Amino acid sequence: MPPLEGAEQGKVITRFAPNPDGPLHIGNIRAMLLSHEYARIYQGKFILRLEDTDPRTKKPILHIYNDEKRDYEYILRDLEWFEAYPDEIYIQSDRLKIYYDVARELFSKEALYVCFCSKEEISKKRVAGLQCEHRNRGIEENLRDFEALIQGSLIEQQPVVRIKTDLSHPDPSVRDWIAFRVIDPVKYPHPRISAIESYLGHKPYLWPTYNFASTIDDHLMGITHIFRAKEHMGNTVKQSFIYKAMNWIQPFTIHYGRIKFEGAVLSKSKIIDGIKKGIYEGFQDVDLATIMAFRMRGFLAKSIKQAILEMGAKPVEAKISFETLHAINRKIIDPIADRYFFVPNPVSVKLRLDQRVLIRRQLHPSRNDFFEFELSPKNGYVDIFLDSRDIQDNFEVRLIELGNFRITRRENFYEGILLGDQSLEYAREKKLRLIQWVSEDHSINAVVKVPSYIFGKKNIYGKVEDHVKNLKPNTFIQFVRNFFVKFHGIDNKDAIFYYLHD
RNA sequence: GCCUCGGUAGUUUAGUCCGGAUAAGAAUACCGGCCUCUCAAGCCGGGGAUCGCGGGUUCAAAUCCCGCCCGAGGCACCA
Repeated sequence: MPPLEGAEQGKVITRFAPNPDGPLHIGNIRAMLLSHEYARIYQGKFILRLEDTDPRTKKPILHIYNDEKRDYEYILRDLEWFEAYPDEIYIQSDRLKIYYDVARELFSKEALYVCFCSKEEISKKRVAGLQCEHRNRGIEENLRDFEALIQGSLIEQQPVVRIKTDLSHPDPSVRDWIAFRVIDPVKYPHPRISAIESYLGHKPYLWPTYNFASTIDDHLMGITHIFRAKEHMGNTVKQSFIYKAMNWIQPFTIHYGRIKFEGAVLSKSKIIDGIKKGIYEGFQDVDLATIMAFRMRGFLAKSIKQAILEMGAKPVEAKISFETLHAINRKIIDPIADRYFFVPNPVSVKLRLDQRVLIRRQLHPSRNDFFEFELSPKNGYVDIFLDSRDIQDNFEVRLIELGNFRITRRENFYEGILLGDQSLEYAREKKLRLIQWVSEDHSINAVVKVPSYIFGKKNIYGKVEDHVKNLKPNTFIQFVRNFFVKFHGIDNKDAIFYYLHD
């Protein structure tokens, strides 16, 4: 991690400020990881701030898990998964009075005004760089209207509170941007409305915009360094007008580019829509780029952290490298993941055997752990499954830890016959393919949930050795020659797995 | 259209502010070898970047200046 500009040991305060209108995803986790990491490096403070000031267009989601004890706990759980424990937690909807107070001060400095212009009117004026008649009203008049707005009067006129900036600023959106707007609490009730009402003494009508609330909080919370995506660059300019008016020092701001994600869905509206339509199983669906989904699939938090932190913080778009993420995760998982045989596209094959065979399967190539089971022929045959892609007609093959066979197509089945030489050396010499297999008696159905952008389908079906029934849920294993998976559990006698990576 | 930011191996990235220290370091991917009852991992070795293009300043430029090209973002009563 490169050093932080203007950072002093013990004095760095960073914040992660998501909108709790959905669970965290791989995109916003970057700000979180950078903020947390730098706070720890400099032994400073890391603050979590929930920015829920728009019940109209960004309706907050209060809970996702059904055992949450506090509001927006699902966000905190995502942070805790990364071991990013916040030193302080704030919710902006608890702080309306604070924003009102700062606003009163700004009114008295003649930096704010209540504006009754319609959207159309103001946009015309803005483009022309003209001011409206409300801009130069007196302090008392403005304050009187402001108090009325807080109480919910005057709202039918749809007024807003604007901050005086530079009417000739090249970016028109900077010109007298909106600090507060009225949101109808009946039409758009905030999910925390009762908590808000109880400290406010009435329903909330007047809500600060992001730029206002965020700036006030950044200052009041003593934030020294802000990490934000580069789409916020314009906001840094807008916010500078509050710092100037209040005579506050603006924190150092580091802008980074958006993370581009091939395949996985990141858009909150698409996610919520997809869940409603049943396209996704929930926020943890494997097709989504939510942290919940990554966790479900079995990625380790430290792998994601490393991959993202290695990208640095340049203000350009960065494609997250799946290759790198997989490689990092694989290095951690590989030594602990036991190997099991998994046969997708299973085709039944009858092995001609005249006596029982004890099979000893090594669980991991670098460890001497085994499990054993016995193959007992019935009517001279043992039924096994092979991957249809491994089967040709009339060919020799080494079935791993079983023996060398010649497989031949019969009228309505495949038959496997033991070769004279059963040695591994023979298989190596003849360059036989070493393939995995499962026996009918010692296997169960397996379902692997896999993101649809990997194989083009969401579920892979096959047969897996029934020894997996002994595994604890959330155990990492490798399907030999296929890919790594996370064992999720047994559902109705079928083993459920989540695809991780190859 | 206007404004802002970026462009270093296939990919991600260090170095750019304060020009020179091995004529560019790392990770991942790729190629070869060893090992292995996985075409993985591990170990050993290897190739790969005229630092977007053109010009200028300088004894010396990825680093400074100018022009161009390409990419991304912003231009909300969203965060």
